[in-house]
Amino acid sequence: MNIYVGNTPYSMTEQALEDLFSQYGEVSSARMITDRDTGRARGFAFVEMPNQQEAQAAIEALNDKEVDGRMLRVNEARPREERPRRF
DNA sequence: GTTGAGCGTT
Repeated sequence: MNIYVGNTPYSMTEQALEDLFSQYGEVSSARMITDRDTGRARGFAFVEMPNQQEAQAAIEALNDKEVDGRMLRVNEARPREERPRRF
């Protein structure tokens, strides 16, 4: 299952993310999203968990979790959207 | 600071 993690503190790393989620189940990948052009953090991330019930448990456990003063937004991710090409 | 990319084409 794909999981979206929004409102992540800029201080959060992929490793921290994976570590967090793996407490609730198997994590197949964890990715912090950075701006493709600037390389800066965008303030959100995605985590993939192969086991759906573990994923649900992680979502419930980590949604609205306060990290570094910010309340994480955790829910099932939407599929990636096609974006307009750059000129 | 809230939904990822590629693209030297998908």
